[in-house]
Amino acid sequence: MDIQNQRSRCAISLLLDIVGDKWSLLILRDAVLFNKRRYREFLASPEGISTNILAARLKQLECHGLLEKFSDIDDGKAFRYVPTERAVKLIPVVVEVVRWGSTELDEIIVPELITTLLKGGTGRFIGERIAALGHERSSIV
Amino acid sequence: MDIQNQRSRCAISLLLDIVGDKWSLLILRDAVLFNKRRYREFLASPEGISTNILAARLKQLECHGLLEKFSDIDDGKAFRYVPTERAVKLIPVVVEVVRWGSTELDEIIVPELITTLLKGGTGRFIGERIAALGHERSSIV
DNA sequence: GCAATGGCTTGCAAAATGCAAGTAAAATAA
DNA sequence: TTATTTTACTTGCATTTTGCAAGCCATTGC
Repeated sequence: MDIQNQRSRCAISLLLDIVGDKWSLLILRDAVLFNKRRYREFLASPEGISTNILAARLKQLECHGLLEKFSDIDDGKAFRYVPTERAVKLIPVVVEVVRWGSTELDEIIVPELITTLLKGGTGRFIGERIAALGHERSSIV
Repeated sequence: MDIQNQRSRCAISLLLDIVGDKWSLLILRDAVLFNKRRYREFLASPEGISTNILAARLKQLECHGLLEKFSDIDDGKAFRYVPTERAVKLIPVVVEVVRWGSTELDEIIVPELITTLLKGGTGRFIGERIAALGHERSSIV
């Protein structure tokens, strides 16, 4: 995002300039919380994103430094979309969204992982995820 | 949002079904943090929303129980859009967005109010805002 | 070599967005 | 008491984004 395309210097506005659509944050949820890495995996989420939109969003998230694209060592025709540290640091935002949803909306499904984070805080989990990313990247490159 | 229009029962997806566009969350920011109430005030935000989109979003947020519309006692031709308790409870989400933005993006503007919330937590502030809403509503109706 | 797999791209219709102009009702000024 | 201003919109239309279906291309397994 170059500065002249930003609507303002407000953090909310800037995050919305990056992930302010119906799909980007769901892709990041899948990558950051549920360790999805492959195109097929993102496509398989229950919300049902279509192929062209997924491709566009992956490119955009890569472009904004929230995902990195690697060739998969184990499968030469596949790729891995790995969240960056910057993406992992969005976990508190996601957790607060779920906290809000779990009290304000009906019949929300809250995965056990998030229940744990709601109770115990996100600090340790984020640290572990960032460390794991380091290993993941070095084994790929 | 009726259940058949929901993409999934995930809280993130549901919040995005409600505020997953470039404008809704900015309107809520203005209402909940900066106490904006009037159409003109929302229109005046630095991001520059256009009149038809603002009208549509206000209607949608009212419809989802995040804003309530009242006639202004002091000015019969004007209205007041007042955030609901449910909207005020989104403050932790907004605060975590700003926390992320302030470390991950360059040259973010963080209002002093939010700096205070980042340091001291949101609990007390939310309580005060909800109490204030009670007074605001009873003085209107 | 040939089908299967994985990751896309393309075409096109439908919906959302953005800009400018216009409208309507209430308050204020002449 | 008519005219003007203020406030909150609505309308029309061009542009952009989204969504669905189909097709394409490189790699792998046989």
